[in-house]
Amino acid sequence: MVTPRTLRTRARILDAALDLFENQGYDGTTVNQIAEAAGVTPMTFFRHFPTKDAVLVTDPYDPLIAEAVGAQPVGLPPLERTRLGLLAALGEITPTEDSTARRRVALVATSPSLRAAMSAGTEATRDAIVERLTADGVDRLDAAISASACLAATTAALLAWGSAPSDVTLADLVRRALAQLAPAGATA
Amino acid sequence: MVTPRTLRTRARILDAALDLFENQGYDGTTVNQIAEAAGVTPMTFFRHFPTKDAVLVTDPYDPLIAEAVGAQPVGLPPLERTRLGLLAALGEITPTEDSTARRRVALVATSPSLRAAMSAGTEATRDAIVERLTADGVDRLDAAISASACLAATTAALLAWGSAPSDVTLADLVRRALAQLAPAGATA
DNA sequence: CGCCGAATTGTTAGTGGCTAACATTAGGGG
DNA sequence: CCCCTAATGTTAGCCACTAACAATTCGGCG
Repeated sequence: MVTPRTLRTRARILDAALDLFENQGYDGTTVNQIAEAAGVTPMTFFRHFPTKDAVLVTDPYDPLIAEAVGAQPVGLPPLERTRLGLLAALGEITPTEDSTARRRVALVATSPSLRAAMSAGTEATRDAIVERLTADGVDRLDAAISASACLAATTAALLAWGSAPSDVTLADLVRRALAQLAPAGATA
Repeated sequence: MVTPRTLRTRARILDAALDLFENQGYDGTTVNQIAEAAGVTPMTFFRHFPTKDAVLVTDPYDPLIAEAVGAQPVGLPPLERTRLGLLAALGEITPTEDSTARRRVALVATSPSLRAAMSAGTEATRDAIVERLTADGVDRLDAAISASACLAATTAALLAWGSAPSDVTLADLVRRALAQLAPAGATA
């Protein structure tokens, strides 16, 4: 049941949080401050966001990515399958970019605790990929290695994007990152 | 000044912590419980370990690794330099393995919060590598991508080692992990 | 062997993230 | 426009972690 009221409150909290984070830093901002700025109780904050970092860190793309990886030719080595899968998924994700995406990424890059939260989120994506690969008979460790390496490269690109000139697109950086993992430095 | 007393207390806390973590899980154990089991005040715990997770997560190898990466031929692409550097460093690190290493790794693998702490530690290693590579003129983003990917693969191997049969060595797994990042699936 | 002083530990009080249980309010569908 | 339910508030509390100051212990020195 998604009532309009819920959406309004959530948006108020989110706005207040982004403002405060940008003005006084993530670690320098308390949940109480966010709640007060949003005209709300701290308790209400946690009803809308399970943790403080959830305001900035979300990734709902796991199934999409796992599917894209699975769609690559089964004969390829797992690293290559994962790499091509991520590149394919990129096309479907980037358009969805909402306007605050860059602000959020830039903020995540500033705080170790936030990057830790993001890396926790990435684990879920990695696990989704690993499940998909092992389903095709790939060894579990090999799958974990491939997925971890590709996602780490992608994450590096993502963080760089946060502070890149505004004409640089995320897709460009991710392509560049994954190109480095291509076999024998292929230009693909 | 490393007095014997300090070492004893530290060892008592460490033993108590490992026992409790293994018996009731990391997240199911409070610092107070550890302190009590070690016959010490919670405050004293934090004087010996800056955080709860510091009992399990440490990596003093950053300079060694960065140096090993720098020692690889400058002409190679950054990914390959990093990869070979890590393999070289592996030889000097593994012997140091103390007996609790495997227990610790196995514990880290069990808790998301611990893996997050480890990933924060890995960032320091990554930064050390990036500094070393950029010093040789490598583009910063390229360096970050290479270091992130190689370290992620290594971490995957490390975590797998925690629950691997006892005749499997860490070095074996890491070599296998980094082999996947080798150009054109070379056997080296 | 005992004493002195520095290093280690304890005490107290507090902050911030986060949760549980229960009471209260408010908004929108009928 | 009223009522019912979803949303919010209230209170109390746990846990990781920190600061400032007081109390100890212990090891090296005479």
